[in-house]
Amino acid sequence: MTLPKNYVPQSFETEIYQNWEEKGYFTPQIDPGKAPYSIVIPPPNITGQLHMGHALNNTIQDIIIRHKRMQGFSTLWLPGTDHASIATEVKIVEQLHKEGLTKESIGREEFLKRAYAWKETYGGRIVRQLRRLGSSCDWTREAFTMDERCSRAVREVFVNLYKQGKIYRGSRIINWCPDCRTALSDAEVEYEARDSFLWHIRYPFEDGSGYIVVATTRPETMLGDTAVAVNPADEKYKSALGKKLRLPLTDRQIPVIADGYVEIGFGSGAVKITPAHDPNDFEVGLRHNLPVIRVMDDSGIMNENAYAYKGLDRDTARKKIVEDLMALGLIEKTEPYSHNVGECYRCKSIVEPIVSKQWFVKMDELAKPAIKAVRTNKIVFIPERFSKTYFNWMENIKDWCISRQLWWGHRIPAWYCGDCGEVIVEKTDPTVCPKCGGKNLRQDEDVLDTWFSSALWPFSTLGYPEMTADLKYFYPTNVLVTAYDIIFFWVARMIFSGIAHMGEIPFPEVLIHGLVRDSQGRKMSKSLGNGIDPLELIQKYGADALRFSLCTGVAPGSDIRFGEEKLEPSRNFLNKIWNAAKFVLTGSEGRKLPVFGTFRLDHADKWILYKLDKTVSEVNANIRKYELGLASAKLYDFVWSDFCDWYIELSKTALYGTDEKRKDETLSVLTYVLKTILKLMHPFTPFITERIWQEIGESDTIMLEKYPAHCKKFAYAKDFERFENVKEIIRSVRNLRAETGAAPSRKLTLYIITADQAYVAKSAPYISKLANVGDIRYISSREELKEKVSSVLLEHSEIFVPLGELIDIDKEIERLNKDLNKARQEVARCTNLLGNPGFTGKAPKQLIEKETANLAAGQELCSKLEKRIKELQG
RNA sequence: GGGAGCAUAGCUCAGCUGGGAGAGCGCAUGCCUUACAAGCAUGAUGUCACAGGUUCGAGCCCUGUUGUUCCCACCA
Repeated sequence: MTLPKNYVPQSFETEIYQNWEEKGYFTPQIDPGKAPYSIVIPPPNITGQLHMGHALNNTIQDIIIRHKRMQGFSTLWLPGTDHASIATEVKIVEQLHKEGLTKESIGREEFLKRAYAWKETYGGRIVRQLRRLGSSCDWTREAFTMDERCSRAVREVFVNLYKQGKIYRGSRIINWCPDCRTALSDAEVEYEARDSFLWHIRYPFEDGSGYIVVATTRPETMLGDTAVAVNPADEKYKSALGKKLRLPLTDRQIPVIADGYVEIGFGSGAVKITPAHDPNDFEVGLRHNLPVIRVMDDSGIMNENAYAYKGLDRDTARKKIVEDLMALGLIEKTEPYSHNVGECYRCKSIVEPIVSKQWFVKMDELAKPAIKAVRTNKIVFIPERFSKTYFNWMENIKDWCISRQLWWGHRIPAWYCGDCGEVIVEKTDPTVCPKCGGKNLRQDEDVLDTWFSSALWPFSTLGYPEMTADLKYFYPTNVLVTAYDIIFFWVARMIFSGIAHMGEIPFPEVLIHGLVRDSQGRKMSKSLGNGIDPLELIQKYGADALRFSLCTGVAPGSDIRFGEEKLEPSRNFLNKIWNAAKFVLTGSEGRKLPVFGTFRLDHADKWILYKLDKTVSEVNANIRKYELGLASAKLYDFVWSDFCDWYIELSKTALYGTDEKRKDETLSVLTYVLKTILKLMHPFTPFITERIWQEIGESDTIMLEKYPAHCKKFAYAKDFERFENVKEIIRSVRNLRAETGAAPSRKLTLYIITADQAYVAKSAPYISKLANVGDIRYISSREELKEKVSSVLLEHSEIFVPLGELIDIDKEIERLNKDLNKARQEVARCTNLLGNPGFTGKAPKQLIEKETANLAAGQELCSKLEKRIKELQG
């Protein structure tokens, strides 16, 4: 029954986790008599490796879950992974590419086989890494967005929405990634500023009467122009309206049309309209019934509508077109221009807006109740300001493009009848066309946006559409924990999905945390190479140290800068706990300790117990408000400063003494405080607390112990204050020693004047031990001392130390003068404050009393100090 | 163009409903004191970005300014 000499987390963390999992501690019982508490994990991509963002996200969730579990809730933290349609497909395609193969060459079936194999190989990686971090997930309920459970939910939701007319198929302008060769939703496009040019091109009138200048950043799209638009009120172009233009480089003629979308006075006042390749132009085209001409294929290669440029890729086409226009004298000017270009969030290639037939979710009706839920505080964001981000998006939401031209994902459950053209969307796969009876059915080739399935995560994982026991008991979940970068992708969509399909919000709280940045504040990224691997840190410092570092100094919603140097203080702290535990255990070895609470407590005991109780109540409050940074800071302070630096040192007076009964009692208090600390710390640092618990605890695991709650038992506020004065005496003797250069080993004699003499006298052993004082004498006035002394005046007492040859009068005066200055400042401050009628008239009574007392104490201190200084000078 | 965050010790950041400026790291000095040198003790360090305002009282509330980071929109 003892701990190894050194804290080596690597030697026990893995084993402890395995034991927890094997014993089933993470798996909750569905107990109607107990309150449920549930969180669904933001499912990491199967392509992913644990990065610092995951580490932060899951540390926070684990702290919350462990805290709730210890509070007695039936607690479910449901884990799982996301199939990550695009990301995974990109990886598989890369893999094929290396073998000289393509998707098409091996076919859909073979491709999916490979994808599943890939999932088997790599999908488990991140899940193992989550375990290594200590995440207390219920792995028996682990889900995968493409497993049977989730797929059933996807099918159910798709069909229901389709039947309600909320899913439709149509040709719209969508964002197209020519490299991934798929449509993307608006949320999947990232904009980045790029330097380019604005080309001003002359479009000649067909009748030879001059030209109109249009400006564009994408000259290659001009081949698909089907009009030039001007503002109807623009005098400059009044006469041009209705006339035809010759579209350069083509044999086509296009009309000049009037549309309010064009702003008078901006640029040339005329805009080329390319309905097939620009969202705004598409709208204009619809209003004016313009033809839609696509000039680019799915890979970004100019197509048969591109005249001489057919077969060129879009960049080459652009260059060539500009050259040719230049040669024709049709370029009026070329100006440098910086503008935002849309990029694919996965592969970073430039996204091309093109017209394409896709599936969409109609958003207006779905968004309304989702907005209301947050407006009426049924769902709250923490911190609150993120609800603004949410509203901003939800209130301007456009229909959601959900089809992807990929193979890895949920295949769209729509069939087309080859005979009559009927579209069939049902919950079971059709074999014949319900309209014409034909058997010539073909399923849609496309799959759904990954986020379509993640949107259902809070209920698909619990068994929806069946009303399973899990779903009944654990839905809605209690809190969603995520970084702010996926509020649009995920949080918003879960909210409207939960309301639409479950009839109930998926969670009442959304706890938003920031991103983990590097020590210079940059985003961690592969290309910068500034990422820190959490697993390396765990390897080096232990999972507990990583977890503790992640939550110290984090406030909800704000980014944290993180560097390896943050691990050391945490590791040192845990080492501190380790050693404190060793101290308590070694002391208790072979003893039978009295049950805590059955004996009279000493001054120091009451002091630490009061402080402990205060810490317990504050830590609970902080966790409840998700202020994990504050909670961990308080624990750090209490454990290190109060428990280790003071109480353990104080306890040595008894432990190294001869009173065996008192020794046992002290050890009983030590043990009690240590156990409480372990429980308090457990959600933050589960491994070390469990390891020590195995030596000191009476149960199998600390995980299921009751989390300490504030109690009225330790109402020792008065005792606490009195003992603080004793600490003050100890501190001032140490200070005196340091300042006068008295050797640490030299035992001093101490004279004390104090109003609380009985109490201080009973505390004398503590003073002797901690300040290395030999003899303590109590006097009532300075005059009783004949020798030369150094003195320190405290608020409630005055101490004197005869230092013999060490006393340097000048230094002594200087020191006292310093104190006097401070005291005078304090007196001045109080006098000022209390002399202000505004203050005395309006400030709370308590504060006035406090300041009055301060003033009196300050004045007394001043006069005493003045007297001392005079003595020394005289 | 719209919105949000941040600005406090040399560095990284706390600072709850306004009431005597804090921590960690670093620094200085002295200590291997039988839990811990991954440690102990003692100490130094701040125009709380700037300018106004509200208040008896502002790091905290309000207005403006500057710097900085981010999100959304994307008018050619």
